[in-house]
Amino acid sequence: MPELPEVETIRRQLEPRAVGQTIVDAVVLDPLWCAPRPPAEVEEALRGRQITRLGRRGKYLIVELDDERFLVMHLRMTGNFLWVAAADTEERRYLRVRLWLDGGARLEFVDQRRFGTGIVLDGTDALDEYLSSRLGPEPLEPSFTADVLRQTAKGRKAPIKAFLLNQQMIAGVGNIYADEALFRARIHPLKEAGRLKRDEFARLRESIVEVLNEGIQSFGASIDNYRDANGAEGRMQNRFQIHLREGEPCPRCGSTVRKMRAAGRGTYFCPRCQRAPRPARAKVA
DNA sequence: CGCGCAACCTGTCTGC
DNA sequence: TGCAGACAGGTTGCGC
Repeated sequence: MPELPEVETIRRQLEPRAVGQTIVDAVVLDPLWCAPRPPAEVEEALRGRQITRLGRRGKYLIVELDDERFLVMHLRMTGNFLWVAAADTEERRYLRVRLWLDGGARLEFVDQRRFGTGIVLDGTDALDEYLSSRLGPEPLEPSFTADVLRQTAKGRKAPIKAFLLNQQMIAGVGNIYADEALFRARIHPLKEAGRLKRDEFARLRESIVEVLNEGIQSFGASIDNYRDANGAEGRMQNRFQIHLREGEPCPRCGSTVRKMRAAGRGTYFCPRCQRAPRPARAKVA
């Protein structure tokens, strides 16, 4: 669930409070979180370190430490990363990792499905290598232009929906925002990525930037598990135009919104606004 | 190399 | 009510 807007929301909320704090103790309760590295190794790397910066790349949250190391986390499907005040003694179910801070508060990684991960990387070279091997351009950077999108998609046969979900093509877009962006750009999810027209790439770039920014402004989308760093729900789910709206009228043309499977994921679209890639054509006699 | 799909893990919902 | 099966927002590895 957590896509770029959700991770950015958490980063922005934690930054003013966490930067400058020292991790006095770290406890990794679930070895799966940092596998194949043993919890003790990660705990030791974090203990005593000051947090100097909080960053984000795609859906990765990056905690910069004062010894040139980085804790790189991914929330995957159900991960939450919470700021917990000292007075809060609640024992959260699915707690995986706990970072005790010198100010008395703590950071808790909570994750029902246990897909979330954390890895400690040594130095900026290792960090850059880790991220750049996995991620394409940042869609909210000015360098993300329609032409970059077009060049990246050139020759690609995969459906545009699969293309958008591929983090090596564009970083940070997930199933929700892919649906929203394609709807707003009026592009069918199954259209071959390399076959989009210039104006479609232009609309798609605009739509991606628009929905991601809207997501950030709305503190992310809470469908099920997502909560921000304060444990609060986001509001972007109230602004969905197409996602999860099967059977409802399309907000643009009134046609009935449909659900299909694309790139192996539930995909919502308007059959009228997002025309099929190869409309069945009557044979010319 | 590109693409599709199963797998990772846990909980919830649907249909029989 | 019980239960098997499908499905859930992400990423990776494997087979073709």
